[in-house]
Amino acid sequence: MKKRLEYLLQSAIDTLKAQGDLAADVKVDVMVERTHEVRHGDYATNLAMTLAKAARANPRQLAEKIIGALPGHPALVKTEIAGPGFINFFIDPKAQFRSVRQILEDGREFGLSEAGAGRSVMVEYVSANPTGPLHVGHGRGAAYGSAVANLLAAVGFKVHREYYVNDAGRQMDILAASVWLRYLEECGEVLPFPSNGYRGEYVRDIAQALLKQACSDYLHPAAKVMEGLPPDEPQGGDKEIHIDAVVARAKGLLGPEGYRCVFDAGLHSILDDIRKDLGEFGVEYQEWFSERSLAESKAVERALDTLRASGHLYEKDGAVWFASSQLGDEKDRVVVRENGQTTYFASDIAYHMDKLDRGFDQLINIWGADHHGYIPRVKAAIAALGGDPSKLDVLLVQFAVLFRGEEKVQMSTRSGEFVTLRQLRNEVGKDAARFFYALRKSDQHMDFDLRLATSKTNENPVYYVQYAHARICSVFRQLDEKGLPRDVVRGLNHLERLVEAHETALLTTLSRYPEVVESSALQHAPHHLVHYLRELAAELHAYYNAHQFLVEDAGLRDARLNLIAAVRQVLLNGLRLLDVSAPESM
RNA sequence: GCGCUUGUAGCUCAGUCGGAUAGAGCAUCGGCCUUCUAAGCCGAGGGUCGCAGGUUCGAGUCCUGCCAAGCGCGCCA
Repeated sequence: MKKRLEYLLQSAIDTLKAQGDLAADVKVDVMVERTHEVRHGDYATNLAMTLAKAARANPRQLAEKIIGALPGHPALVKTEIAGPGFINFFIDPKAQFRSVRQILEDGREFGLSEAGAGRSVMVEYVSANPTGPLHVGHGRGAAYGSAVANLLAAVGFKVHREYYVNDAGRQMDILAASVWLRYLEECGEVLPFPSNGYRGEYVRDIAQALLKQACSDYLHPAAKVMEGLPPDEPQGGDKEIHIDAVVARAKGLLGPEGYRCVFDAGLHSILDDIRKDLGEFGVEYQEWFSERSLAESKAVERALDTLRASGHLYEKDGAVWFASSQLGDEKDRVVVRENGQTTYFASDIAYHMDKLDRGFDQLINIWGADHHGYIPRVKAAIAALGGDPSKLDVLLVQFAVLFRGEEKVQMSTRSGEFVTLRQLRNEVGKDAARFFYALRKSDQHMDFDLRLATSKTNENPVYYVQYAHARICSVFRQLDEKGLPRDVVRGLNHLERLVEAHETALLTTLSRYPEVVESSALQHAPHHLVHYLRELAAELHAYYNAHQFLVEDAGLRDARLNLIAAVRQVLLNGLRLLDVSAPESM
């Protein structure tokens, strides 16, 4: 209906232009929106006000001309000029019944659209370093990315979900060294653990598994391991220098093959865990893309060659730099270090070249907000590679600050003191976690109160929406228990009997659902959908309390049952996009 | 110091492309279970939209300055 009105208005504008009431070259952006108040009708446009200046006319007079030129439409029963020049549209209430019919007919398909027109979009999200289990910060990115991907798919985009596995680089080396040291401890060696190593209990688990599988293949005496290492921080040294030396020692003593085995033991174990964790959280990927493979396939080299050929690289201080500052970045960035190793950024350039080569129409990266400073250099890289930087949308997710009631929960990955996503799921369940994360605008700071999310009370918003669904299911169970028949067609034929205020409110809200899905998707804002679902649930609860559904009058009863069946369907469809379950009883 | 983000009710947050009297949940207070699930409903109170200017028919929304908070400013990832 909204689009229909926009079309009608556009045609009215064309008429005015033809009549000379409006200059032909005036650019017109027709906007129709839902009204906030019943007395303003169902839809409104500010068109007359926006055009008043160009038409050199009083907005209200212009509004009259627009209405005069407006083609008729059967569902449009009244137009009105209000306030400074709004045109309000009143829709025949019967037109709202169409939604119920449509919802019951379309079922799970209701709300899907073709706004994306089959354009392909890659959504890369979570992409946490496989150096330990996912924590609650990653959970927000997972819930958000997954919902955005679902929404985009629902409005007709071809969505490819991808996880970039940072299986290369210094942090992974530190993990490998940490695994090896714990392994040596399991073998009975006594040696100090680096202050900068990964201290989590999971590292011991990996070491134990490694010992079981490889026995003493990687055993070296502690004295040999520690010999000549620079001191660690507690001994007055530098923890970074120390840990790098430990890594080098591991590589030296184990040899390339042995080191790779220890390294992979850590990588595979953690990656499997992450994969399982996300799977249980309802987060799936089409591809897990390995950073290491970019180096191994020479893709990094090729990317750098491309940049060099187009004159975007230069050498300085023994390193190779990418002149990103010429393309909007703050400063130039190193891609090959003095020691000959490529940087993480070099891999990322290759990764984005690969994404471009795969031909996606649009790229979406979902990152932690602490990486925002990284955006200009990646866009610069895309431009330098000959791509279009506007194809890339980086959506930032703020880390949630965890609370237990009033108390802030401290977290640190290195020390192993953090709340994992798995712990969160075990405590509050997948549904509450998914819903809670989706509740807030993603780039906004968020207080995540574990006590609130764990509470099984009405403070917890997810139950409110689920309860609405369960209540409707319960009504249908009651219908069966009472042995009453249900006739969907009879209900459809009696829809015009739904005249109560609660009923017309629900009809309007139901008809909004496809618009909400579309705007949530295009704005990458699942929280709009969440708020809509809460509103729909609230109206259902109010209706439930105000009116009896299982009434004697079969026509009215069936009409009401059709209405709440439609509500149930929309709740289910919306919750599915968020990967939150819709229980039939609670 | 520079850059990015944020500042809305006691608390947590919505507010679409600048639109009509700024909303919701929680908390507080007062009501509603003989009736399809009270994990619910009905009602009440609660606001200098950080501050000050500007743009215009109209600003929580756009611009400038200031104040405050968070993050980022590696040959880490």
